[in-house]
Amino acid sequence: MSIHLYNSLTRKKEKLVPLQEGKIKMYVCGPTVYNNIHIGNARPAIVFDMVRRYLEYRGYDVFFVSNFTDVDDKIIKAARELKEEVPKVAERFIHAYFQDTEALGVKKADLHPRVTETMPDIIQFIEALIQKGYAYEAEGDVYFSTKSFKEYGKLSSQSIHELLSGARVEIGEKKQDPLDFALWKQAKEGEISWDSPWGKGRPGWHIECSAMVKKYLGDTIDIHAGGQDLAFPHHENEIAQSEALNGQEMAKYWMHNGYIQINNEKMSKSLGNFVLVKDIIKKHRPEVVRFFMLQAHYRSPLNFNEELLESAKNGLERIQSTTDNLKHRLAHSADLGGEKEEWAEKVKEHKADFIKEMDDDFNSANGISVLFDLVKEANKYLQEQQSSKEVLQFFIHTIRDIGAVLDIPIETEEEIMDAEIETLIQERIEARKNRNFSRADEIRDMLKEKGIILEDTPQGTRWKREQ
RNA sequence: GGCGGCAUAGCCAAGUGGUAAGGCACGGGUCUGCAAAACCCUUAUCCCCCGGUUCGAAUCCGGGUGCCGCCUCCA
Repeated sequence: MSIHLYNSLTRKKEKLVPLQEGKIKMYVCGPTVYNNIHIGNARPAIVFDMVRRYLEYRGYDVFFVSNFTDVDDKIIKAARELKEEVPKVAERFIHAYFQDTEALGVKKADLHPRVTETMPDIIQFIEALIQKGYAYEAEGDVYFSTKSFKEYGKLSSQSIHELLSGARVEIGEKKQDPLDFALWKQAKEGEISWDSPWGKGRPGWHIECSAMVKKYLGDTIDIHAGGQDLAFPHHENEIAQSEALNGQEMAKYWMHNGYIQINNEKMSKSLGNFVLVKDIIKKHRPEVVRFFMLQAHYRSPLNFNEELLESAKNGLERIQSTTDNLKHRLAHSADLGGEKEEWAEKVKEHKADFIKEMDDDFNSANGISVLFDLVKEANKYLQEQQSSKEVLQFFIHTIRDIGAVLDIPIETEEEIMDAEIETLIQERIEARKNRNFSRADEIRDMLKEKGIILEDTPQGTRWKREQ
């Protein structure tokens, strides 16, 4: 059994064969830090975090790098509007990025290099490209000559000819060719800048990733990932730069996540349908957002709205309440034995199914449906009169295991109940014993208003907090 | 104009040749003092439309229709 993944470069599912046995070098294009991230930015963060966790789960030693673009036109513009220095703006939104993604269960990368900290490498990279004849200086700017790289367009299957005839390509004044793109941009008056052989300026957008990949991961890496929209021109340009310089393939596998849409439209400022992560997680638990995203395959377009989040929440609660029920049963009933082998076998099968689904291009949607199937089996087991601690534990362990791979919390937090609530619950137990059901119901309603839900089970009354 | 994606039940969403997963919502039943949770049953004769290939297609091919995106440093 091995992992297969869809490679955007070949447009086929391919078997994952790492460059180095047991190791995966992975790079994900990170954000330009000029504002708070929106729900669309959250998708690559979440899905590639899932990919990373799954690879680790399958025993790979994953080295994961994701950059921050901390200087560029948009940040300069934002800084001007905020009347702040560029580094301060970048710093603030890097902090915000970590806050938002951490809430969404995204693990930090092994390295988060920044453009401003990679300047010497970027400059070296550009110099080398010029030396090799793939780039040229033009009045303080440096451009990559696309026609010098014969495979230009291979990722996005664009032909240079067609691109040239495209109506939207504009001819920059200093460019030799309309398809050439900037490696280095001369600083305008008063702009933040760095010294270079071509005068003061800053890097173009694409060069940073090429330089960082080379510096931290090497000339060829296993997986290069990012949003679908980055395929062209960003990734195409990265390939051109890196492969022109290194003379070898930049990445074996390219992965691109699908778009989040709002009512089947792209999010955009002009449509006013921007949903910021920090706003949505005020209203909905962040793990619900993560669970929602993982319920779709990462390459599919995914529609987003609050009702959909609400139904994801109900689904997640189903998993959580089953796990809580298993734990309650384990804690409050004796080991009664009963049939073991048959149930243990079912649990094992589900675990194997989960791996099978995830091995197939990280199909977390199917992975989660296997989890739901497992939950159903667990619930059936809980209906049995006799239960064995061993089997209960096996269920809990396996559900936790799968939950951990996807990083979705599959149990609610253990909470200390306060004295007042405890007294009320005790009083209700007494009332029920005495068949004083009106008092019992009264107490249940009272607690419900405080967000405490009571459930009477054969193993006693249990409570949980409303989510 | 070029490139690409999507179209499956009320909603969301898997499935890429063997006869429609899963979730949410809805209805009926069981359990319960009543609930809650859970379980069982029911819910797409059919996968945008029209042709074709095949013993057999949601799945492959051809042609349409609709929606979305990239070709603007937008994930």
